Formats: sequence, structure tokens, C-alpha cells
Amino acid sequence: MESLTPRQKEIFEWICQYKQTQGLPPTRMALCTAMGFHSPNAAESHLRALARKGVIELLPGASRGIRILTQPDHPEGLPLIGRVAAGDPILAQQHIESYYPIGAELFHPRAHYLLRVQGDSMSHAGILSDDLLAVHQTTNVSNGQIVVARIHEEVTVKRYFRHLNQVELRPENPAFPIMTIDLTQTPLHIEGRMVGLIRSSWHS
Amino acid sequence: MESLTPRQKEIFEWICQYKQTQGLPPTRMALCTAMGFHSPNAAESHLRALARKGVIELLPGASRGIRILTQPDHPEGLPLIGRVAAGDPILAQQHIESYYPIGAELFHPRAHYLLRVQGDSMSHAGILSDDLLAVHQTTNVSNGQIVVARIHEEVTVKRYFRHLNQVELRPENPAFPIMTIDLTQTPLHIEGRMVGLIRSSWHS
DNA sequence: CGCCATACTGTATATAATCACAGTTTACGG
DNA sequence: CCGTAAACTGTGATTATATACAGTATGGCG
Repeated sequence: MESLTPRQKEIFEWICQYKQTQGLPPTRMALCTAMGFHSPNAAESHLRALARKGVIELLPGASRGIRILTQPDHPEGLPLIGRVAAGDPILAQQHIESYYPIGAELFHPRAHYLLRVQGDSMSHAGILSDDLLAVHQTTNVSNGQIVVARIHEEVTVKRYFRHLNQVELRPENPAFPIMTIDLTQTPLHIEGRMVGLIRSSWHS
Repeated sequence: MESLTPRQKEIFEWICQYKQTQGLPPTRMALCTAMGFHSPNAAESHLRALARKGVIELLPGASRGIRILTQPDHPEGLPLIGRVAAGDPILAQQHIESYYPIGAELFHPRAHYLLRVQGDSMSHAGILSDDLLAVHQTTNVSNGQIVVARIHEEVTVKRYFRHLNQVELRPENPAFPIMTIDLTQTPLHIEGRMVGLIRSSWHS
């Protein structure tokens, strides 16, 4: 965690303690009265600072929309990545949809995040739509492995094969086409490698 | 805790899961959309009922003022069932191979244990050998659901279809035969129903 | 010195959210 | 058959809350 000022640390710890004892995050007003502020904006700007430094996340528009990102709250949890916007790194704060109570070390190598699978292109490998893919964040992948790749803004899960500058991303479903990428022409980002799978809902 | 109705239990578990994954309690509206209510009062009265039965506390006037008082069993993980010996109930102590750090309330309805899948008879449903099946312990299953069944000492995972006293246990792989059981002749134990899946290792 | 970040005060407003009131339907026990 | 509880629909008022805008003061840094 990026270094907090003494005041910010004090406020952060109060927020953690509030949530621990009250069972829910505080409002801006509660923070004001606790810290002796006379303006709600004092709380607001402190929260913004804490969010900017990555120790909390603010959910816009939601009352008590304060999510604590470091230890005491999400021990052993993995973040679930939602929609991925252009350009941003996949594990950016704004992509985190929620946290799942799963030990990262359950997977080998360890998982860094979960990604919701969209579509049936890997259904013959037992990966169905809406499954959560456990991903180990690395660019170091070998032929035949199932990887999370990104071309421009599109994130996709496929089996990876590379020959020199040609990369093939093969689906595991004959209904979908093999994608062939020339690395000298199209930028390809390897976001990570599949290390596991969780299915917690499906249509009968 | 005073006995909850099935619906109330379902709602209570959803609230717990929401708080676990989102880091804060839900609003009435969130509960409505999750459960399919068209009226905020449906959520309100359910919350009142849960508060009256003592499993939650409502903080009047506070947004998201829901405090969870009794955790639905949280013994840090789900037991993984190993080989099942004749006669004993499947969740008996001696069958527990290890515990996996996974929140039981991640699944709907909640999982009671994990079972290691042996063989490829359900591979077309995305269930591969060595996957861990999350199982909700119940005998109340409907046609078409994927169930854990036991005939004598053999535990099997199949899709369940019943017509009167005839039960069909259908694999999801044409290479395996459909099992047909006459309940008047062969005892069949339904051990539970699939509510999820975890894959933490597989061959390449 | 000017520039920027931290740490606030004070006011205002749109909206998020609770919660009351008035109904309907289904099921179950006396 | 009546009463009661569970499980909802639908509307609307009130208040709780987030958050923009406009300031002030202080201290560190190049």
C-alpha cells in the first residue's frame, strides 16, 4: 500500500474499526462526527485520497459505498474482474466487481484474479459461459496452455500456440474459428494463464 | 436461531453472500432485483421477518442498516470427500480428506461438501475428471438436475430423471450408458445436488 | 517565490434509500 | 369456512447520503 499520511492512516483505521464493530461501512457524516469535522467535504476528500492510494475503493452513487481493499476485510479472497475497459491494466481497481472467498493458493501456481467467461468457445475444454476462470498473471506462457489474451480492447480465453511471430489462439469448440495473429502487425497482450475454474451458477 | 422458512433462509443466505463479496450490506432495492421482487416492500417485510427471528438486526433510519447476527456455518472451508465406504453417510468424519478454503455461501443454495469427480461420464456438461463438485446435501431433486447418487457402495454423478418408480441416471457423454433403476428393486440414495464446480488441476 | 498537496470550513442539491400505507394471492390449521 | 401467516405488488413521502462548488490555511519543494 502506498504510504499514507499519519492523518490518513488514522482515518483509514477508524473506517476499518467502524466496519468491524458495526458490520457495515460508515457514511461521510459518521466519519465527520467521529473525526470532529464540521464539513462533509473533509470526509469526502479524505476518502478520495484513500481511494487514490488504493487502500479503499469508492462505489459511486452507493450509500456507504466504501470497500476496504487491504487485509482485515478480504483475507484470502480473490477479486472478480468485470468488464475490462480499453487501455487499462486488467487488474485495475475499477474493474473489480466483487471479491470471492477463495484461497488463492488453492491453485498452482497461485491465482491472482477471477475472470467471468463469456461465450462457449472453450466449451469442449469444460469451460462454459459464466464460469469464473482463475488466472495466474504472467506473460510467460507455453504452447498448448489456456491463456487470457487481449487484442486491443477485446479480452479472450483461448489455447495458445506460437511459431516465431505467428500466434494461434485456438478455441475448443469447432463452431468457433482459430484466430491467427502476426505479432509484427497486431499487438497481442498475454494477461495470464488459466490455473483453475469455478462454476457457481448455471442454467439447469 | 428460530426456524426460518425455506424462502427466508434463501434470502438470508443471499444477504450474507452479498456482504461477503461486496463488503457492505445490501439495500432493499438490491435485494429486490436479486430475488426478482417488483416491490420494495417485499424486501422490507422479509427483512422484518428475519429480524424478528433474530438472525439479523435492522438499524432504523440507516441506509444498508442490516447487521448479520448469526453466521451460517463458517468453519473456514468446505470438506473434500475422499473414497466413500459402504453404508456410512457420505459426510461422515472418516470420509473427509481435507478442507478447502472456499466460502460455502458462494454457491446457491449453499454447498455442504466437495466431491472429486472420477471419470469422464459428464464431460459434455463441462465436468471433467478430477474436478471438485460442490454438492448441496438434499434428497429433494428435480428432473434434469445433476445429482450425486449412490447405489449400494457406488457413488456416481449423473443427470437425474424420474418417472414413477423408474429413475434414469443419464451421463453427458455418448460413450457412457444410461443407467435405469427400478426403485422397487434397487435402493437408490440421492446424496445431493450439484451447485457448483472447482477445477484446480488438470493435465496440460 | 510560486506551485502543489494536505487538511480542512460552509452551502447546496440531486438522488439513494428507508419505510409507511394499502392491497392481492396462496396455503394451512382450527 | 374463517382467520392468520407468508409472500408478494404498487405508490409515495421523508430522510439519509453522496457529492459538486466555492473557499481558507499550512507546509514542503524546486
